[in-house]
Amino acid sequence: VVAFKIIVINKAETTPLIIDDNTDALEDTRLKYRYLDLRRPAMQNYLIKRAKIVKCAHEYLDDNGYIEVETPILTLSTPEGARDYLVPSRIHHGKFYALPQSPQMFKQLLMIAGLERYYQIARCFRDEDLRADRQPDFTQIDIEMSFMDQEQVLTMMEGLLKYIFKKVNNVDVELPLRRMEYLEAMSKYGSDKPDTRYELFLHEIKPIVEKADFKPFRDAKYVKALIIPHHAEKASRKAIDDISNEMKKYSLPGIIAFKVSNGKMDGSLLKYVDESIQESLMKSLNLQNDDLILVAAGDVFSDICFALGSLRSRFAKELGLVKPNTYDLLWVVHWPLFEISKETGKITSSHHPFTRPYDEDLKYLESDPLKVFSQAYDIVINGYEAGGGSLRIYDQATQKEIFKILGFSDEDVKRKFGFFIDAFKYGTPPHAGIAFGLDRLSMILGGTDNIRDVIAFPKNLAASCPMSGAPEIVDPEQLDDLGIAIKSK
RNA sequence: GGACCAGUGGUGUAGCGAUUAACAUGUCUCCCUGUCACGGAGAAGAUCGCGGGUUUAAGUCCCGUCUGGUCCGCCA
Repeated sequence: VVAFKIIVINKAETTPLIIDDNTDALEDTRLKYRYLDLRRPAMQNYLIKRAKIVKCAHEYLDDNGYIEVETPILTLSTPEGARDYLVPSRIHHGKFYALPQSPQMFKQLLMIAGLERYYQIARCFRDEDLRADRQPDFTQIDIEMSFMDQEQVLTMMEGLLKYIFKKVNNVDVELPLRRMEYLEAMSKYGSDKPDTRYELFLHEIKPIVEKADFKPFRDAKYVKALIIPHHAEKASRKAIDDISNEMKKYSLPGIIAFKVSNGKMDGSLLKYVDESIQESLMKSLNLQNDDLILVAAGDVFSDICFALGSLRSRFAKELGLVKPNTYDLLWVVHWPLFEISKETGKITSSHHPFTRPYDEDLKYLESDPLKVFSQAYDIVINGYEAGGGSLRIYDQATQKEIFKILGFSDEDVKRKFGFFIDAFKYGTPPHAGIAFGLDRLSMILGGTDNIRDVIAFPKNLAASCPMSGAPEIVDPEQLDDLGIAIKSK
């Protein structure tokens, strides 16, 4: 190329960050100058992949007869679940819209309307604390369909995933995907979104150790062990103390650690454990020299599982057990319908109040609701919950009963869900649905563990936008219009 | 609401009790060059987030605070 003339189209100042794929600018700086950060090819690739995923969803769902429908952004506040973002109404003094946490009720109403197959690339909003994989303002590939049972839904949806993985990353996903029950995921992997790329399992050892004259073993309802192979030598006293300390997060007093050396168990607390018990532990856990055994004991099943589950993933990373460049997809199925809120002690839906219980469990609905399992399913990829859904309740009576169990008064139900319950009167087909987290799928396929990387203009952990400065105070006139006054804190 | 980690030139890091506060990159000037992450010579640029304390002496230790991140709670 021979240039005859050079014209400066626009002058550029020195950029506050280095525009290069290998930039190591702090995220804070990158977010402040996001428009410069997005000049980097690596960042553009995330957005390109994201767009491809959306395109695939359109293609696959269109081809299978799904109709894209938009549902309102200004909608009704829902009493359960995440905190709503509220939008004051100027016309209706003192009243508020809410931004949707999900188009849940609308998509079910579309089933009643007879659309049979719906989808939407849906913006959702939840006013809860943020995480590396959680933004307050996010996108779901939201799907609902009529006249399908769980197996048909899963088959249809894993077809979509296969299509996306092939088109976006040229990865062949083998179908059908594995189905794992919630209880297995929890007790074996210590997570309801197990990372199945590596083996390293939790073991229930309560039956083996309950005879030991050691209070945690004797009295705790659950005693679980995680074996870290060939790690006893490397685990210093300080490292164990650190782990123990971390267990407080899961409301456990600490961790009990044993080692194996010279073919025998070793550890200061073993004086409380008979040799015969030690031997049967050695045998049933198939312990080898230099193994590190971490034991958690307690009465709350989920605490014990999550505690050891966090150690499981931590050691897997540390020891390089995670297979690189693999995508492990599975369905987690058979979830409990309810759970007890730790904070309030009240019963809440584990999924949402529209989830259909298994027919054979309906008999426990009143007497022992925690025994009721639901026809819900999560898609888990490499330890991420990439989506979830359920078969829905489609008869008015069951839906009303669920609301009752959740503690909504008749008046609450009428005001918050009246329109929804009413609709059930007019003939509701059996229906089911799912929502895939577009942001999470983009992370997984893009190969990043930070959700902000795949969102053009994300919020930081404090839920503000370092670039625009949102949220901000507004003019007093705007507040006046809305009849709102700000109370000082 | 809680725990932990970090905050040093424009950018990213090192320094962890007494150094002219180091390095890389960027910026500016000059030299060289058929470019493609050239190369060479030189220059400017940080009082180490903020406040207080300990000490003869503090980026370096302690306390508080702010900001950012990771996690727990929370996320139907």
